[in-house]
Amino acid sequence: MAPERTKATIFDVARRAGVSIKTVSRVVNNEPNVRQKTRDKVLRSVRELRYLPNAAARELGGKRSRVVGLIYENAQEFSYLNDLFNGALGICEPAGYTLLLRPLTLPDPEIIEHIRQFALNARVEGFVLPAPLGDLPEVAALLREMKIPFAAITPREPAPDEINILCNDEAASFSLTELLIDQGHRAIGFIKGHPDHGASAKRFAGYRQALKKHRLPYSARLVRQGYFDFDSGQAAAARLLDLPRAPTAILASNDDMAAGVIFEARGRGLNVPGDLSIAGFDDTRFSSRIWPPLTTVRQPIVKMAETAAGLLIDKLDGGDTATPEAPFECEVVIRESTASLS
Amino acid sequence: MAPERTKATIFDVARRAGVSIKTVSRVVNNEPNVRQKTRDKVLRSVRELRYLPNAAARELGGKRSRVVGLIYENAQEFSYLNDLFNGALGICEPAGYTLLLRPLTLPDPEIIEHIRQFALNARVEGFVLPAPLGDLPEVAALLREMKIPFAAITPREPAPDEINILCNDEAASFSLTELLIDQGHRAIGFIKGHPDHGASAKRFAGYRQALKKHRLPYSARLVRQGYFDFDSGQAAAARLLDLPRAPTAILASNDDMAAGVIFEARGRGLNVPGDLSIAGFDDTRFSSRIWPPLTTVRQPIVKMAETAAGLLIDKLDGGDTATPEAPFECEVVIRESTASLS
DNA sequence: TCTGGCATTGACAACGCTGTCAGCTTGCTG
DNA sequence: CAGCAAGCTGACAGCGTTGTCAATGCCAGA
Repeated sequence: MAPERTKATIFDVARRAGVSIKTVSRVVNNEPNVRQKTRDKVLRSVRELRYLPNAAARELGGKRSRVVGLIYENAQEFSYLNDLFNGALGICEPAGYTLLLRPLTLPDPEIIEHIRQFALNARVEGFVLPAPLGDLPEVAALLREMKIPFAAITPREPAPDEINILCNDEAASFSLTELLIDQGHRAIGFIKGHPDHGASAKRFAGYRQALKKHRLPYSARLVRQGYFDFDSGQAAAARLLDLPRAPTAILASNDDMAAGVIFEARGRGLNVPGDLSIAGFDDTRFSSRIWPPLTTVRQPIVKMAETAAGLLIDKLDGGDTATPEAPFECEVVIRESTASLS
Repeated sequence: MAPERTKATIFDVARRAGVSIKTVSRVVNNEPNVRQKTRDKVLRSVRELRYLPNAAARELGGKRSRVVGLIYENAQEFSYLNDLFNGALGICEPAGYTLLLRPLTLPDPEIIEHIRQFALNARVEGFVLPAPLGDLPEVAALLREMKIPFAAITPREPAPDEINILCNDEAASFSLTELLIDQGHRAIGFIKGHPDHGASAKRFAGYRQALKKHRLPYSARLVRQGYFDFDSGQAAAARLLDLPRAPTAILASNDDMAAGVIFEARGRGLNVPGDLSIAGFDDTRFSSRIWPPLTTVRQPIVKMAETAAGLLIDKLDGGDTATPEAPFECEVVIRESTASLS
């Protein structure tokens, strides 16, 4: 059958089914109080006419835009963003929601105004806030003021009354450190992540716990501050490798920094992992494509994004209060950048 | 001033300015036939009330959704997508348009249906089609049937009557090959890109032209088919390096494949660029972050996306016919993966 | 001064849905 | 079998714009 020239409206469906438009509306919106027989009649009519509710009219009449916004830091790792978007989109689309992206360049002194404009312009009903946006108190305050619910992904501390998607970074960091210890490493360098990210502190905590469990001394010498970018990783590695008793393994709080460490090591003619074991976090696209492939930790980002979007939509659809989710499990991915101390 | 509790409507603006709502509508939409004095009065009122037209009502009344769709292949390089999106968004947002993303997993036997659904659901008025989507005849046919204009970015062959954004891949490939020749290389391997991408043929053509100009023999032995992904690059490199008289330089049609070549070379204990020079295309995020940093070609993707979105919006706004744009210039970025033959 | 014609403005009906509320059916209960 | 509550359905008024078309203002030329 050729596609209809003019799109069917709710009136066409109603006429064909022999009911009122209001009944069609009820069926389409899955509202109660429609007899099963009537419902079936309407649904058949909907199918036959390929009826698609007009979103603009829906919004105008009903005050609901069905738009979910995803604001993110523009500097984020692309593969992370991609997973985030794909996960959220996979939930939003079938649910009849539109997912709108809005990059933000941090730090941004006008962040509040930017988000407010975006929310107003796009009539956003709910936000997905990946780290580090879920950690900015002014953002949370704005959204609360505008009465827009949000789902924060890996915030430093869960916002009360909002949806929080967590993952056990700490445990993963613990396992990764333990792996290096098991391989015989004793001097293990650590490069911290950006202090604005909630994950940074957790990853560092896992490292310290592992040392403690194995009764290895903690040394501040072996810990450097990084900022999640390649350059800061490289710089931190340079300082660690300049140390009199340099570490035989370096744990970077993300893959970008780990790549910087590899870069620095190679520049010094060091053999990885022969002379230096290196591990990262996040399992980004290129962590398996550099030489040597990187041992790292994979977060189930797609699933986390799906859950975030799903719970948010439940909330917007007036569902029950958000279930406190158990934290998601990270997975240690062992590749060739780490090896036993020979 | 505290933000208004209830949003101002066109009526509020009209009352305050002492005109009819229709006049406000004219001013807001920049229509002609409004006296300058009236226009000023209305604009002042708009500012004072922070009036923002309700998009849903606008669409319902006027049939215009102001939505631009960006469909892309999900497997695309993320940094490419990111540039694409940022460029297009930077134009759409100020122009009052909403930019909607839709990933597609190719090959997709139901691609037509997917795009149709997306266009219908999201009420897309115009599409931005990055490669290789602009090359699929069925997609172009569908959009023409639905009377949705589009802007194709680097299509194999420009679609007549549509907007086409081109860049001179061929010239860039020529320069890159010439660079290697100047460095003394005589046996230069080439790894072709995915045959579905228009750019692949152009990059190959540039390679051949450079050989010709410098009177170097073309040898099919030195050319392998790749598919733009890391693995195919690695596989092609393996075959080239197994050759009796192996090339001293390899040109891969994109960076992912070039990364595969580096990976393979390292695996064989070859020194890059000492034993083998390697170059790629696209200047992706990690091309400067692997060891050694990759010599490559950078496309001005952000600008290309801006131009695509800009011309598309002009067309949607009923502007004059699309100007045939001069192709954008690519830039050769010389890094450390290539060196003179010693 | 009058008239035609164009520039400017406004009244009002769509647009396609949802919310409200009233009315009609059922199925029970007493 | 009346009476009543709960279940079901429909009529109709918005929602905030734009499109249409008629009305008015204004100016040049007769």
